Amino acid sequence: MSTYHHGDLRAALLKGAGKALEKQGITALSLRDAARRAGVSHNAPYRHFADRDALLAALAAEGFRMLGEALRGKPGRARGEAYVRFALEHPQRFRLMFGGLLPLARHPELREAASRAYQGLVDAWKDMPDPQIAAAAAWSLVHGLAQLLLDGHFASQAADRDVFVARVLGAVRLAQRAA
Amino acid sequence: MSTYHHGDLRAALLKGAGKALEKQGITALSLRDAARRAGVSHNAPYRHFADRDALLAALAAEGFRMLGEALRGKPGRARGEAYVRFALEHPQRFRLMFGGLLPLARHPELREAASRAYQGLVDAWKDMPDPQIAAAAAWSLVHGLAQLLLDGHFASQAADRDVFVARVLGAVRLAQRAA
DNA sequence: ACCTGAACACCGTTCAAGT
DNA sequence: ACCTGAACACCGTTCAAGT
Repeated sequence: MSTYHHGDLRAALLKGAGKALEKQGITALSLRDAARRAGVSHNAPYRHFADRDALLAALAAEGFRMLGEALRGKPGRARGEAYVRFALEHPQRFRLMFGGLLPLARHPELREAASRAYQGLVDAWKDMPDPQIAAAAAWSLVHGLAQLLLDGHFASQAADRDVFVARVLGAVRLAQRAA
Repeated sequence: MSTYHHGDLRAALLKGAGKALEKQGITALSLRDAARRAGVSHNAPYRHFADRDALLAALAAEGFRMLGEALRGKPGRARGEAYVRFALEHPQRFRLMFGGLLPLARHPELREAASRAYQGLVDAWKDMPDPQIAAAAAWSLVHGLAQLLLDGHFASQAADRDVFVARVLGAVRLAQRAA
């Protein structure tokens, strides 16, 4: 037993990889680096993750749980602002979650975590005549805003980000009845 | 002169890389592969691109020009639908453009192409009291919708994608005056 | 079960050399 | 100027072997 470095190598790998992710970005995130951070051979991670994608998917699923947590209980526009804040506070995690490197179809754990986070959004619109559509519109708006802010497309206009976000979200009304 | 394979190696590299991009995705896109497709040594591309990122940036800039072209002249909601269609027709190109692998700050050519595409959107809202905010909201909405559709987050609801897109876009109204 | 080192086929990038 | 082959330091992944 003393030859085993970790009681929970899987958790140690995720922690190290999470650090590497935010510091260096997705591209620089390697299995070998995660193994190094955990103090094991470059091959040990394969006991816990089938391949590099499986590690990325686990990190992304963590991200969806973090996002769901950040949104929980927030009403109306505050929820949208919390969504944007999450993206800006965890830029690389957000990109990993939505960068399309991990097709949901191939990662059931990820699909599960994502739809759980999304469910909170749907519930908030359940009194509308068309809650699915309203929720999709609301999610699209805040997601697009977060992504474009992150990429710097609104840099020139967003001297004060919080004000800019509030104004954009405030400019939109969801119709009572879809066209 | 006969030892030179191409009158325009740069164009040949971009073309080959564009093909590899849509077929294999961003991760699989390598300078060495692009060189192979163009029939030159793995080192020749460095005469035209400083590094791999420069090639990616050139492909992304091409993408922004394609997007601007796809939106040109489209009125109102048709523009939003064209935006979503572009993303679905060129998924990997779209991800490259917005995946954050290429910070606009580090790639002026890219920033230029992007803001040119965005300008068309701003112009469409110039009669609103707050055109910058309205344009940002409209872009956020269609961008988020495109991205989430691409990722498969609306898969269960989007049996008929065109109808779904029309309903989501139709559910939103831009207020005459920002809050 | 869990971990290891060696090996294979890939990368991006640099360098010295050829025309 | 443009292109080449050799070399270096990285990868992901597989394999046979150790405890």
